[in-house]
Amino acid sequence: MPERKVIPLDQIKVACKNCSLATLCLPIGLTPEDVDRLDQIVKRGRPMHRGDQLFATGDPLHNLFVVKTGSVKTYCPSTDGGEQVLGFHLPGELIGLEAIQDGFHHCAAKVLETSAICEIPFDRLEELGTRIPSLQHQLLRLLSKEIGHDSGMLLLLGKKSAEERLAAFLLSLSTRYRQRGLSPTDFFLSMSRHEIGNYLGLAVETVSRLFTRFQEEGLLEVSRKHVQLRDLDGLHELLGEHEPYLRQAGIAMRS
Amino acid sequence: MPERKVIPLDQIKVACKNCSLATLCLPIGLTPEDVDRLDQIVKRGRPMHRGDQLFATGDPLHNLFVVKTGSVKTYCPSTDGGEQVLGFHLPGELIGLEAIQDGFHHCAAKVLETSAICEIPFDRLEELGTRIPSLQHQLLRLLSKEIGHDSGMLLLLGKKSAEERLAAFLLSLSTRYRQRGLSPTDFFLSMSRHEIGNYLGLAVETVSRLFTRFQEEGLLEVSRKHVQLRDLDGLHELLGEHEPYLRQAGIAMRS
DNA sequence: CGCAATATTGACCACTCTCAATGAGGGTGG
DNA sequence: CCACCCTCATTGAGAGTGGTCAATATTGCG
Repeated sequence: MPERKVIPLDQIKVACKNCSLATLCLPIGLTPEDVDRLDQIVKRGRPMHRGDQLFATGDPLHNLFVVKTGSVKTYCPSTDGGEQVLGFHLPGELIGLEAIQDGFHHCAAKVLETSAICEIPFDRLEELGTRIPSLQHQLLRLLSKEIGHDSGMLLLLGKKSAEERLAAFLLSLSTRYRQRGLSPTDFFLSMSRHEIGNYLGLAVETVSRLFTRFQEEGLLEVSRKHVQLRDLDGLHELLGEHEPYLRQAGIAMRS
Repeated sequence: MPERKVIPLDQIKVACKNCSLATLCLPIGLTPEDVDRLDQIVKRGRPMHRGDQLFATGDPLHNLFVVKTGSVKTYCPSTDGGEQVLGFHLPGELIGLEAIQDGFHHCAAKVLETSAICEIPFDRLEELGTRIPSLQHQLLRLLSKEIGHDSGMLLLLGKKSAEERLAAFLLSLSTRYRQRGLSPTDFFLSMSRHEIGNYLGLAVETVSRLFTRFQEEGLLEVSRKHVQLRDLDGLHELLGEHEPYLRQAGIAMRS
């Protein structure tokens, strides 16, 4: 691999003018020209509102999406009006990777609150990747990370109790908010109880009861969508012996 | 992208001397030289036996693995001796993609029966990818497919009853065997009931009871590890309204 | 202000887990 | 070759987690 003049890691954040680029560049070294080329293909999205759809099941893959602000859920709708929530996506996270396999989206994506979304034309990104090996590598890494995360979720749904699932979910949000410089203990849930339960394989009522119980136990305080985590260690303890695995899967990272 | 002389799809199977190459080449067009270069980096593995480990949690990523014959399970061990089975891998399937994210394996892989396994040094594969765009694309597709499959499993574990899970599991095996030219209705389970239950988030006893019930209902005949599916349509009906989604996720494809 | 959607809480019940015992194979060594 | 053991599979009985159904807040929005 040829030696290239690279931007030091701590300057990339500055060089990248938006979080789409940060997501793609952060762990790699890119030349200023490369960053510029990448910057050129990213489309800054207009603001979107609760319920707006990024893509539907079966749509051809045109863009990958990066959440700039706000939040997005991906889900797979079923014929009877039900759905399976596949994930919640916070600022900096990349959406649409599941569509690369055959060029069509296999799930749908909806904005949960007023959000800013960036679009990255996948064909141009891939073409750029052929010319920038480290970008290509980073793309593979992002896909691989998604696989690792999914494995953690499989563990959660396959082996964990309702209590453990909700604790893991809250800790996951906490970690991701912290990574983005937001409060890891005080945030608003942009998704409904129903969506949380759907995501975690639980009934709405169970989620609601658990919130109440967690509050009674002093683990957190919750009022509708506003959550304040009071005892992160206590929540971690609920995860049990699989906690290290969930941690590395990005589902419950400790500070 | 420069125009290249490519091998027609129906000849690739011939050009590819083993199934590792088939997995990587099948959907793409490669020049004879490219196939040859790819062929050169693949290491044909010696036969392995039940219990042999391909890699353990935390091992650095050196090779991706392709099952040539036999079967492999990937799982994440927990500190207390338990484990979560993440997947079963049949001939032609690629293993180790979860390690690309940071160069370390996040799960372990064990051979379930006497198997032949090919190894592909990942760094050389990736380097080859920088020179063969269509190979790079195929790599991305394989990762993406894995993500799609995991989504299907999340749906299965999050929303489905024990009955639906086992039906989906059996149909998944059926489909994959058929794709490899083996009988889709008559095969041997290389994994134990315990491993099946672990994978599906069920207790061993539940799996056993379901096998018995399916047999009583005429859906299949089972004797220890030998399974004969008698009513594929009946099994499909058990999946319910999410069946189309599971199908595209490669979890239960209809013939 | 009032309707609709969302959340909470309670009572009941069912699916599946756990515990326990039995049975069937498969391998090893006498 | 058989006896033994150990693992795996099957089957039954009881218990518990979490789902379902239903009623009642609470909130948001037109």
